[in-house]
Amino acid sequence: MAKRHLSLKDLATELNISISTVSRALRNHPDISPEITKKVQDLALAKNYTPNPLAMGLLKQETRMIGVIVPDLVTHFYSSIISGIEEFAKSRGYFILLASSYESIEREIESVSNLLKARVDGMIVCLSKETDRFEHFVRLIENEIPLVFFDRICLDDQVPCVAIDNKDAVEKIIHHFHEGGYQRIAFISGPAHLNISHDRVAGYLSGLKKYGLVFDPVLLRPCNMLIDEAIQITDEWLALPEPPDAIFGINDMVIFAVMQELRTRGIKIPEEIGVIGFADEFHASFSTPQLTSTMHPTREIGIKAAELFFKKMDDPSFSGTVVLQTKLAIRESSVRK
Amino acid sequence: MAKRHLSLKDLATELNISISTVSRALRNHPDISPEITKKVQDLALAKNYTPNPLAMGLLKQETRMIGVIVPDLVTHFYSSIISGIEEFAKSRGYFILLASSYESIEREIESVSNLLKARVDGMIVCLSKETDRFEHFVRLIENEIPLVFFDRICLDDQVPCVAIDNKDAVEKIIHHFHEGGYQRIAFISGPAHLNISHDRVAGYLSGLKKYGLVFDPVLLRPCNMLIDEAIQITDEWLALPEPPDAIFGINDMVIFAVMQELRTRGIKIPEEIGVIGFADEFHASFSTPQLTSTMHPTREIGIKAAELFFKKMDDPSFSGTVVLQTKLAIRESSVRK
DNA sequence: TTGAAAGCGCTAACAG
DNA sequence: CTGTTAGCGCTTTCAA
Repeated sequence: MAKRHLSLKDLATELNISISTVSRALRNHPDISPEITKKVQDLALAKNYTPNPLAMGLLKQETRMIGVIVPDLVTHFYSSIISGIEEFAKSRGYFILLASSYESIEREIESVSNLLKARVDGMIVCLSKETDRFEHFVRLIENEIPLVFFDRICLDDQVPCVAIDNKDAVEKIIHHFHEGGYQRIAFISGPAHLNISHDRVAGYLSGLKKYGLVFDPVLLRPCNMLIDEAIQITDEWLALPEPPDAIFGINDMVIFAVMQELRTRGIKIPEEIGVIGFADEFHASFSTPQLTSTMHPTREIGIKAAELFFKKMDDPSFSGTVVLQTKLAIRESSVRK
Repeated sequence: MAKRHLSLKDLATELNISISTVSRALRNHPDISPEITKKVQDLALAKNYTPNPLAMGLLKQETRMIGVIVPDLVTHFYSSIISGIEEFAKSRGYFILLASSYESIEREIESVSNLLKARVDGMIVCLSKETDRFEHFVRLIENEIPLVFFDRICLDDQVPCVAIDNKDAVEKIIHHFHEGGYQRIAFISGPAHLNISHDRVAGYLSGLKKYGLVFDPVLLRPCNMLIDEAIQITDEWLALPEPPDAIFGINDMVIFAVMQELRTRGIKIPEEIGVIGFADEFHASFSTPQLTSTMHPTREIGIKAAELFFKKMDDPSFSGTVVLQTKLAIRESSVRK
């Protein structure tokens, strides 16, 4: 903080009045005479006074900081959501304290603890891919610390959540593949304990059924969202007597790995195998072929999460999941000419 | 902050000793008897006591928070650097307060002001593309608030900076193009007032000279880093009697736009026109053709910036620019078969 | 209409 | 070795 910032005391001394008068004048307290009020406010403005949030925080028992935990900072999906959260939070005079779990439950637990030490007023969290137990969050709930989950969610009976309509998103994918004449649609899913995995698997099953396609268990594979795994799975599928003619994956990482592998093997997309991802605009448009993908309303997710956070602050009993719709952006990778 | 966190007073009351004894015991003050020290520490551990940073901050006049301002949150380049800063800061018990300038000088100024209001201990900043005056930073310097710039830098005689070797990076590009037999190398640069622009232009000129290539002013164009502009410039170049046979750009945005435009027109990369970007691993490897590009040591930039920040905290007179080297990752887009 | 005093949680100088 | 007190910057009774 360096050179001491201006304090109420400084203003009071300069004007030869008491600190409490200055305090009141600054907040337009009706008790204070108009002249003094003006004098104080003018000086404060001229000297560029801003209240010390530490002092306020100590007094009010709040920091006006929201802890945000994401699996990583570098994926566009998360940074875009963060951007949305930040925007909304700023409009309410709150700051964001950012932490990354690096997809590890240990570091997620550590982050919760760190943010607690920093005395954030609450947290907005997307679970790490490893997170399959929730005591660290239950503790927050017990202590009535406002909490909101987005995308990868849990405990949604007590915690406000923002999720996309995962089932519907996958049904849209199946529908689109089906319309294009693809028959054997393969799905690289995520860790089984994540809601995004099982909701999408549900959509996969219901989608196949809906469009009269056969479910072949071989074509549904969970994975830990690693590039090597995705390549491995692709290889195994291609070695099948009846390989898939369409593949979609749980995120862009996975699906770009699939595309690269197909390309290495000289397999034509979308002629031989159609491909669809859960990716973002930027990545999807610059790949070749351009990738058909489920577009997340990322900024909206962030804004909504922040909105729910403030609702939860106002009403501790508030919970419930807001479901946002996705859009399937159809590009080259799934459309045979 | 919800349900009041545990305070020293709570511990003191429970143990029937004074607050200051508890305070001292917790910090292993030699004056305190081993028994009491142990008793206090055990209780603190059991009850999960953590000191209130607001109280500490008020007392010590520090928040242990570093304000970080970047042009945007969603570009991999910045989020990766942020990740590096965060890691180093965390290891020293500091938090990051993130702000985005959205490439606007107005919002940059606003962010500086907001972070100041939040009483950050200092700032680490990458200038917005519009920033061509620096009073808002000069004010920080005058108030002895530690400041570090990275990538897009200024005031480097007073402020520690981290930059890449821009001139060398471009010379490497020219060298590589030259080796591949490319003759008319075009460069889409950035706003003239940014160091990254003029340093790279310097490298462009010296590189051409070094490898005996002719400098044609038509082939050097500044731009405001917008997609449409890049496309426009590409179009104009292609309409030239002697169009370029190689193009490189100031960032990935720009160069992907160029690639898309060339592709739309059916121009073959790298056969007809070679292309090189300043991009990141992820984007560059998944484009088709895979993009040759200058790799920034992003994480290292972040870590180094944080390191310099703490140096500056210790020594207010410290300044000087750390220059990091880049690597040209040669991929398909610049290598004729 | 204004000022004095207490207290948010903590440390440090000063007493005992 | 331990306790009391003052003070970081602020708001809020309570007095005047």
